[in-house]
Amino acid sequence: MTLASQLLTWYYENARDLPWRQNNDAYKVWVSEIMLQQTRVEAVKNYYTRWMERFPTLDTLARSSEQEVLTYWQGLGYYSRARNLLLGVREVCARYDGKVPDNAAEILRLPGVGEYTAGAIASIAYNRPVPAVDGNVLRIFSRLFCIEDDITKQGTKRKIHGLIQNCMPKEQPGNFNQALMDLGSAICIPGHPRCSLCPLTKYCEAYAREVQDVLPVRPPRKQPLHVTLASGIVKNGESLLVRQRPSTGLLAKMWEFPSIELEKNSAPSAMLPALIKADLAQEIVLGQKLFHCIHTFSHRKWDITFFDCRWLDGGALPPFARWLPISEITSLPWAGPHLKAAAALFK
DNA sequence: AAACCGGGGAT
DNA sequence: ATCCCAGGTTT
Repeated sequence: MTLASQLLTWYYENARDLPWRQNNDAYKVWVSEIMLQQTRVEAVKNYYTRWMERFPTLDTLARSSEQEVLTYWQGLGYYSRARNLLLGVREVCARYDGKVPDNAAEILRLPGVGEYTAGAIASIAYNRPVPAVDGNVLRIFSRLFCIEDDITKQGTKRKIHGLIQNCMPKEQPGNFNQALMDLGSAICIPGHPRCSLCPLTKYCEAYAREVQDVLPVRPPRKQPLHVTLASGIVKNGESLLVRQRPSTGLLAKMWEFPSIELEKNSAPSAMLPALIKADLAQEIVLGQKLFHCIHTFSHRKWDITFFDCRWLDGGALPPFARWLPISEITSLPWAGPHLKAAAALFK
């Protein structure tokens, strides 16, 4: 009995029933793999189903607008994933006649596709025997071979990639890779793995040495930078003043209420009207606080307060801003904290 | 190699 | 309060 056959036997009995496992269509595998990057299965399920109802084929997606695509990604995070996926399917239409290339090397060249995703698509959709090294796989193999190197280092990933090539079956490479995901999700979990349920304990060096709880090794994360912001809710009739964020950087191209980062100890009372006047050519008077929230990103923590603003007068808006009817709030892709405020204030 | 890029569920 | 998730791109 090999490690692979042991794992596959376990998988036949324990594979999760997931929406993107109904077939191995390359477009569907692609979408699911991009959505799943740094994102939990439970969070992806509903997004994936809604996505496939709206963009059922690669061609449908390729002909859709970036703004609509971002709206369907709203809330999933890492929005460059959606923009790159759109660029990717358009490239497949232009260069590959609308058919996803059937090998990892060509898939790897598509925007938003790295080593892991190329391996996942090639193995699951096209039965190519290539590894797909994600966080689950790094964790499982660091334990199987008792690897104490920092798993975030490139060299460690290369080492594990090589180990997988040695135990990867020629048949069912897609099931093998997906079995590792399910094992990592249900059994070989971070912290205290459920070794009593694991089909691979007889191959596991960490289990033999009883060090599974301290593997894998990775450096501690840096704490997010704290930023204070003020934002203005400007209402003109039944419309709200909104603007689109720049095309690069945090929450690129997402929409928000006009806002500014505050210097330490500065009052928003003067800053916010001045900003709205300078950037958006609107005259407002600052009112009371309407909503406050703290929103933590991976590398930044926003402390943002939304102020009621009385609209007095104004000229034409710049192209990146508009008056948005309250009834159309959900038709735009929003910066997360601003959607929280909109939902609380205009429900 | 290190920094950037979101959001939330589990512990 | 901390961890970390079916990672990729940019600097």
